[in-house]
Amino acid sequence: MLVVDDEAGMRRALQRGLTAEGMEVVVAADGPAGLRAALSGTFDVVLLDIMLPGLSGYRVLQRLRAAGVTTPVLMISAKDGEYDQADGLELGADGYLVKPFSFVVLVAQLRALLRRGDTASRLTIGDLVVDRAARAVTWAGQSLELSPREYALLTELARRAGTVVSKDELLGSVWGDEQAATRNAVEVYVGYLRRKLDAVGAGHLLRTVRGHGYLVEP
Amino acid sequence: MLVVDDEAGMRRALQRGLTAEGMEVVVAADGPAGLRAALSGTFDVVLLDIMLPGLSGYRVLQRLRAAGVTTPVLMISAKDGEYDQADGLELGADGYLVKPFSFVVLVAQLRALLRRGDTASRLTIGDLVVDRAARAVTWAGQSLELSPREYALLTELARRAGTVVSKDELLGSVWGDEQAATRNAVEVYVGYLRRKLDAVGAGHLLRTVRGHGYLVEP
DNA sequence: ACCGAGGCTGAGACCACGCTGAGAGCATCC
DNA sequence: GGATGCTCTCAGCGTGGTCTCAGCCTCGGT
Repeated sequence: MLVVDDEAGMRRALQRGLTAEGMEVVVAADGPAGLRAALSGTFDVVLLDIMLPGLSGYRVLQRLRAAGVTTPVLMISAKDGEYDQADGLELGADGYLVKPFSFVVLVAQLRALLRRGDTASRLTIGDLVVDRAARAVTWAGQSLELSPREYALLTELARRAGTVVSKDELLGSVWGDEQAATRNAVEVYVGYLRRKLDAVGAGHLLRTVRGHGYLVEP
Repeated sequence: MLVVDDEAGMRRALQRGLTAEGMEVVVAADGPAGLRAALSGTFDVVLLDIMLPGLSGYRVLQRLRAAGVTTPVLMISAKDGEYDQADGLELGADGYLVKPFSFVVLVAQLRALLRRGDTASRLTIGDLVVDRAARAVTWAGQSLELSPREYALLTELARRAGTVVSKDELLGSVWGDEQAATRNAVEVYVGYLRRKLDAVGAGHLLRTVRGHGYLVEP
């Protein structure tokens, strides 16, 4: 796991305590360093302080999600009231704690996040919410009825929001290795998706980048 | 056990007293924190105040049960009359105490709950109530006669309400590891369940998510 | 303005998925 | 020994999903 906190004492305490619980702990002392480490996507869970020099915890979380990193994130606020729960969850946090917190509660929450893994996580890009547990997609509250292929395609594009994904990459990640389908199939399904997105006023979400592929704006 | 109370003095007193009784105590100071801790499902019993900042004790209990967590819960009300016993029990509480209460009575109730364990737990999703102790299922008060397989299937789906469960997962968790049955058996039993649910007006409860599995709406 | 490549879309073939009725196999009860 | 209830398989059917094809549209370069 990754611990991002600017107080040296807290970092040391967490590192020692969590290591004793059998976890492998990496620490970062400010926002930019935390973001860089988290972007690698190699952590199972991130513990993120909100008050950070350089880049606030909110910003770190926001950029992390925009980059398509779905690692569970547990936020820590320095004092009661500072944390806006709605904001945090909107940005894709998976939980929060208020200092001072019980170490046992912290460990219990971390274990819960680790157990749940990636499967229960939600993906949020602006008004688009993909609930992977319920396999449900909503835009600004309105739900979308998607076929399995449409769902997989949208999820893959949303997961990599902000980056252009080529048709061949999509064939690989959505259609699988057998490569039974042609590139035109991707075009057809993007068409289906756009029709359904248009119906709820989200027509602009899925952009074509001519010659390169498709893009979901973050 | 988990203690959820917003008064720091009460938390300290309970923690000290119950630890002296040989229990392992974790505390939480508000509704959301209590809910998250309780959702981990690792506690044997939860002591839950009703007046809580962020999320009332009723709400915490409600969400806990909706998530399929069956940990016994003992409610605490700040003064007489505030607690609506019917409401609390309806939501799945296992007992309640009125402040100020005798510490000895508290310990006696906790021990009773701990002794009884998980067997008396109930599962509530909307109008659906699964009483695991009585092995009885009701919809809005009407009882359903289910065969053992039907009961196990519905219980598993209700326990994971809000998440799509695949046929293969159901074969594993309901039919067991021997995997003697085919996926079609799941379809057949979902059909049986739907027929019985339809008869009491709950036909919409069990949804098919084509290509993925089945889902009980939370 | 023209042209070609890339992208989009309507039509339709195909087939996998899910649902259902029938019935076999088995245990239990009278 | 028959009746009953439960479990599960099988085969058939309808529907919705997937994907290809062909033709049209759009964009960007010259």
